[in-house]
Amino acid sequence: MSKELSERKKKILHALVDVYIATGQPVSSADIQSKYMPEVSSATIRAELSALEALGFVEQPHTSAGRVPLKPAYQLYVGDIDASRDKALTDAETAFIRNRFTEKLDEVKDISRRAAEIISDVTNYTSFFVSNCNVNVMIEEIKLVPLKNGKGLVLIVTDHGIISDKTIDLDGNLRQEYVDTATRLLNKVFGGRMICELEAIDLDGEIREELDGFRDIFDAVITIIQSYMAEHRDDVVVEGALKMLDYPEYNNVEDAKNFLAVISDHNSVSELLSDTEDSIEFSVRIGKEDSGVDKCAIITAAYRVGDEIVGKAGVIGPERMDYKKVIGVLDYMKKALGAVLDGDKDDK
Amino acid sequence: MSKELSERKKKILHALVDVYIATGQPVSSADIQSKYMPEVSSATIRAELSALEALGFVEQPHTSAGRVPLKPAYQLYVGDIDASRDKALTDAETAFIRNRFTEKLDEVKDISRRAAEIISDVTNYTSFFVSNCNVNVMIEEIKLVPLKNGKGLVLIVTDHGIISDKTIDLDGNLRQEYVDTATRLLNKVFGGRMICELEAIDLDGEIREELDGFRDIFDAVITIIQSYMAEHRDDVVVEGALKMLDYPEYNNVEDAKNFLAVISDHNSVSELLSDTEDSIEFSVRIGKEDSGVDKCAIITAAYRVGDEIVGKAGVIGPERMDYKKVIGVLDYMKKALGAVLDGDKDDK
DNA sequence: TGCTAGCACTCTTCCGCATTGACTGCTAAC
DNA sequence: GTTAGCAGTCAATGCGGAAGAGTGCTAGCA
Repeated sequence: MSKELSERKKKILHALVDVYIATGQPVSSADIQSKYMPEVSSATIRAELSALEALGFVEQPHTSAGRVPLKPAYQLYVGDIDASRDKALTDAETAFIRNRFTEKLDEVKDISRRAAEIISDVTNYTSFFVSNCNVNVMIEEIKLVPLKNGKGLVLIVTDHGIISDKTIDLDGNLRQEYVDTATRLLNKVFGGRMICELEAIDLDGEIREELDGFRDIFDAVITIIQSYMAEHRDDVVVEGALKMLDYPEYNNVEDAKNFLAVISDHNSVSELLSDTEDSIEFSVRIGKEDSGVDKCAIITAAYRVGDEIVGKAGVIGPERMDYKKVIGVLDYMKKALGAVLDGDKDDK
Repeated sequence: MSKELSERKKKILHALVDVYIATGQPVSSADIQSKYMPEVSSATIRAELSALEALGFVEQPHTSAGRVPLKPAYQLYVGDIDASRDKALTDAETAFIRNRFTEKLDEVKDISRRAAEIISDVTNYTSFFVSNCNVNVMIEEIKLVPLKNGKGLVLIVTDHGIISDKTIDLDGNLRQEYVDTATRLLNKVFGGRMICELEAIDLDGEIREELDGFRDIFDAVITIIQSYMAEHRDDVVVEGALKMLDYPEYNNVEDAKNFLAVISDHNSVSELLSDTEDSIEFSVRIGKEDSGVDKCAIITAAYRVGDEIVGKAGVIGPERMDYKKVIGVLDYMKKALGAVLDGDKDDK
C-alpha cells in the first residue's frame, strides 16, 4: 500500500463494505453500480475490483462470486467513519438510551449493567462493560466492631459503599480502650485516602512510633483492603451473549460454543479489553489475531471521569458488523454515562 | 396400560433404552438380539417391538428404521433404576468427587458452586444447584453502628455470616444512650431467632410497652431482613451450560439458543425446580410438558440437613441421558454434601 | 487512454433419478 | 410360540445435467 487509493476506488470500497454489512453476501459489481455508482458501468467497477483484489482489500470466495471485504477494507472503512459520524443514531434510539438511563439505579454495579444492556439492545450485538471499581474509591471511615464471638468486624466506609465482609481475631485485646485507640489510629492513617494508594503503602515511614501493639490490626486491615481490591479489580458485565448466534457467521454449533466459552469467562473478557491503548478514543480490532476471537471484531471505548478511566465498554460482533452504528452508540453513551456519573457524584 | 408387561417385553425395553442412550440412533431388532438376547431370534424381538409400539412405548422415525424409546419407556427404565443402583459410579469417580470436595471452600456459596461443578464434570451434562439460603440462618447479634455521615449501619451477625449492606437514617437521635437502648431492644427481640421466623413477625404482640420511640428502627431492621431474604431466597448456580451443545439433539443453533436462554435466566431455572414434590427422593421429568425445556429431561434431588431442605441439585440433559449415572452421582453427592455440611457445622 | 457492451467461461446450487443399504412385516414351516 | 427367509419401504447417497450468478476478456468507441 505504498500509494494512496484513488477516490473512485475508495468510493467502491465503501459501497462494497456497506452492502456486505447489510447483506452478508458477496457483493457483485452490478450491486455496487446500481445502488451507488449509476454514472459508470459495471464493467468499470469490475476492473477496479480486480485491482482492489490485487491490492489485498477484497477477495472472491470462488471465481464466479462477488467480492467480500478483507481486513484492510474494514480498517479503511472504520478509519473514515469518524468524519461522517453525523446521523448514526435515530432520534428514537437516543431517546431510548436516555430513558433507560434515567430509570432508578441503585449501585455502581447497576450502572455498568444497565450500560451494557443498552448498548446490546440498541446495536443488537453482544456487549460488555468492564468497570475499574477501585478508581476513585475513598475511605471515609474505619470502624472496629467487637462481636460476641470474640472476633472483630472491620468496617470500611467508602464514598462508594461499605466494605464489611471480613472479621479479624481480636485475641484477648477486647478492652474498649484498646479498640478505641486502634480505631483512632486506623482513621488517622487511612481516613480520606483513596484505596488504590494503599496497594503499596509503607507503614514504617508513616507513624512508626505509634504503631507498637497495633501492627497486627494494621496488617489485617491492609490485607482486607488489598484482597477487596483484587476481587473487584475488574468488574465484568456481559450482555446479549446469545445475540451473536443470530448472525449467520455463528450459525454452527461448534463456533457458537467457542464464542460462548470465551465470552462467559470473565477473565478472558477482561483480557480482551486489557491491551487496548488508553489514549485512543475507540479501539477497533478485527479478526482472530487482533480480537482474539475467530470471525469477530471488537470495538471498545474508554469512559473517563476527569482523567481516570472508570470503565471500558465494548461490542463484539461479526467482522461485518455495523461499525457506524456501534461507534455512534458508544460515543453517545459517553455523554449519557458522563451525565449519570456526574449526577451520582452530586447526590453524595 | 391395564395389564403388566411381560418380563421379556421389559427386558427388551431396557435393552432398547440402554442402546439408545449409548448411541442416540434408532435401535434395530438385530442390535438387541446380538448384544442382549442371543437366545431368541431377531424376528421374535421384532414381534415384541411391534407390540410395544402398539402400547405406546416406542416408535419408528420411519418404516424402515429401528425403534426409538418414548416417554413411557424412559419412565419405566428410570423406575427400575433404584433397585439396580449398585455400580453406577466407578471408584475413580467417587474418588474424584471426594477430592474436589475436600479442597478448601470458604463460603456456603462456594459449596453449592462446587457441588454443581462436580455434578456437571462427572456426568458431562449441564447441572444446577439451587440453595435455599434462608433456612437455618440464625441471628446471633445485631449492632447499630453510627457513621460520620449521620447514618447508621445495621449490622446483623448470623451464624452464616454478616448482613451489612444497608444503612438507616438516625435523624437527630445520635445520642449514644439512644443507640445503646435501641441495640439492646433489637437484640432482645431478634437475637437467637431464625430469620425465616421474621417473615411475618407481630411486633405489637411482643414488647408493645417498650417499643415507643423505636418503632422506626424496628421497622427498618425488619425491612432489611425481609429484603435480604427476598434477594437470597433462591441462590441459583448453573454449571456446564455449554455441555448440552455437545449432544446431537442440540446440534442446531436455534435449539441451542433457546436452551441457553432458559438456562442462563436464574428465575426460570428456579422455576424449573420449584414444582417438584419435596417428599420424593429423585424427581425425573421428561419432555417439554414435564421439564419445561424441549427435548430435555431434568433430574433433581433434594438435599437436607435434618428435616430442612437446604438445596436442590439437578441435571438437565437430553431425553436419552445416562439416567443411571446421573442418579448415581446425585445420590453419592447426598453423602458427600452431608459430610461437608456437617463438618461445616462443627467448625462454628 | 479510459469506458463500455457483449460474450465466453467458471463455479455453485438445485433438482431429479437411480442405487444402496438398513430394517421391518409377513408368511410358511418347525 | 418361534424362526428362517423374503419382499417391501424408506432414508441416504451419489451422480449428471440445467440454471443462475458473476467474472474476465476483448473489441470498439469517445
